[in-house]
Amino acid sequence: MSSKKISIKDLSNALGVSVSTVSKALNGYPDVNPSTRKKVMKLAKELQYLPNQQAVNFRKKSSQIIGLVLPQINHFYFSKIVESIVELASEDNISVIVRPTFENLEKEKMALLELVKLNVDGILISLSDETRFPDHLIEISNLGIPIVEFDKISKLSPLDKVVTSDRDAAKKAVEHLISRGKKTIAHLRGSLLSQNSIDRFLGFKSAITDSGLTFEEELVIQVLPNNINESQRSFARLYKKRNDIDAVFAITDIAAIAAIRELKSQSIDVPSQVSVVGFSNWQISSLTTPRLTTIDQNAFEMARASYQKLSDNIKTKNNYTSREKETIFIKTDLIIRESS
Amino acid sequence: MSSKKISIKDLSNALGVSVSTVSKALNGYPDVNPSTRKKVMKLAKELQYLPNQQAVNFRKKSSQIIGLVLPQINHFYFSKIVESIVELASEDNISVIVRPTFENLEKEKMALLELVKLNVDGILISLSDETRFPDHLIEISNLGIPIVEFDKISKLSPLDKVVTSDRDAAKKAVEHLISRGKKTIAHLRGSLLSQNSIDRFLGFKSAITDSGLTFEEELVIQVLPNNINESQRSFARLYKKRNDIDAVFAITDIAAIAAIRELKSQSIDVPSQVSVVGFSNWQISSLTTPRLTTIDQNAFEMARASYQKLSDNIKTKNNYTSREKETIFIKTDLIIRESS
DNA sequence: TTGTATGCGTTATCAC
DNA sequence: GTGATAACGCATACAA
Repeated sequence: MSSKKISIKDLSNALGVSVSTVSKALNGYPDVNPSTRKKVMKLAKELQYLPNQQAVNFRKKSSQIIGLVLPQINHFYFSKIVESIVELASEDNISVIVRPTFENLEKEKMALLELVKLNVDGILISLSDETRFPDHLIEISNLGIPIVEFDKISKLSPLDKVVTSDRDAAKKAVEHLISRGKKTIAHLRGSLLSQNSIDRFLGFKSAITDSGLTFEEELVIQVLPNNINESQRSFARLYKKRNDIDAVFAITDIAAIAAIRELKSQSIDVPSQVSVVGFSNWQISSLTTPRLTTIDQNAFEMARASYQKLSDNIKTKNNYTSREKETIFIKTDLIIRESS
Repeated sequence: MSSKKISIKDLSNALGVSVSTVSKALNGYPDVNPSTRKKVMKLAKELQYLPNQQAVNFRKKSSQIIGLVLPQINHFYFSKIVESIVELASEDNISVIVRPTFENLEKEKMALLELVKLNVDGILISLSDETRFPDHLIEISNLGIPIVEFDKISKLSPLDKVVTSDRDAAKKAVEHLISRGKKTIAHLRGSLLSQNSIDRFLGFKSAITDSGLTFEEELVIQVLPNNINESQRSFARLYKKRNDIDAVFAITDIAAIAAIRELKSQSIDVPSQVSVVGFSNWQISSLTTPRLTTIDQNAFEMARASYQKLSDNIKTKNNYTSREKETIFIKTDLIIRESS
């Protein structure tokens, strides 16, 4: 028993009123006779009329859709971002189309192109690792499509941005280690090109120097932030050279867990002998033994601010291109657990 | 310098050919003069013409969009499903609109309604815990919109389904424990109403009885599968009563980790004294100490099969309502690590 | 080979 | 208070 979809026209025919009157009645226009309106509403309900949103959007030259482009979805932080943005948008009756780039620039460009073709009302993007120059973003902005960068941004684009205050966060984490009496603090950092990695390193460095400790180049090593085995090996090498290390500040929770694993294997106690602090507050960090001290990046707030900014841009679209762009910083929280 | 979006009409005007010719040229129709086509393509490229997909879809009565409704996004398994489906769909130039329900029936209904209004070509859904009766799904199916249930399904609906072979998986896990010489195996199960929980319990039970061990009601307790503290407390109570337990099969990795944590706190060695097997193969399970033996649910394969089924249904939409519906089972893998 | 006309479902304008 | 008509951008049946 497949009921067919019914349109305004069907209502109009059935009631003997014009299409335009039905439309007006449905949309609460004032210039329609109360009794007519009642009739229309009644039949619409009976026949389970659902407006064809596709047609509405087309007519109104809006899509009520925003695009969300990011490196990954199967990722504790990003999946929280996706979930939050989708939920916030749904409150405004906006749909979200998500496109992962898998850190690939070509995929990023493709995704943006698809979104533009779909006439999305706006775009939220977190850049891939491969993205050095933001030309493709600027093009889109020039098309008059509001776009906001978040989390992984480019310093080279004149666009609105929302970022984690990585530098402050890292500084806070390291100051915490120092307050625990630690003096020889190692840092497991990420790529030399990643802005997050750079900022966390800078925060580390300034915490060290600001507190009167001496910054030692040797105590900073580069790891693959999401590869536990590689991180463990790298840390093992460092610790072999410098077993006077009494604390570790790692760029991610995974890298921190890698360090803990290595220390455990050498029967070094965490935190009494070596303290470890991670970054991100992934779910894992509360499930390890010892539970990990880390920085919470406040994914929801990142999502909220980004969506809010985009939403504002969409609402004031007329003068979007000319408006001053801003960068918003999201505050982090130091979550002190057992590893420090 | 905000370039405006250009349409077929603009090309038509600029070239002095009709709109339909331009359209035909662009879409590779054979009945258009090669030189005309060349002209059109050239200008389209120069002016960076992008077809308005919204208009195309409207005209073609298709949306090239599918809906994906599921309990959560910020979840290791589901986020992998989302990522996989989005990626598979993008290869077919299909966009995906994701809607989390947060295990809430009302949200689930709302999400479906929005998707229907948007004229999505099809819907993939994993039900909320609150969903007992699938009437709202059947309604949609009756509207002629292809819909496929996956992972969390209802046995009461006459629709296509893709599910994890939970029962087999659980049996496999428990047989593994038995093969390790374990004889007093506890099971931490979930809700009595959840189909996953029921099937995993049944698999547990049949492994026990099939191998000649005696099934003891007392060794099966209910936990909140994603609450580590509650799970730990519940297991602690059980273990106090029955410290002859030599193995645990838990409904989730979290519950398994809870058990391990409790055992560790009592200085019971895992796995020599008590073996533990989880379920899901979340990222955490390879990061704990000891690393967790668990069942991998093969999220990608679940996504692939679900998308494939939906895609087939969309392509053969004409006789969708009448076609025989099927249930597809996704095979799992036992990942043996250090905890067993 | 090209162009004209029509319509997809809806909203908005402007007569009546 | 109501309805005829045009338009959104595109694809297509049909006429030229």
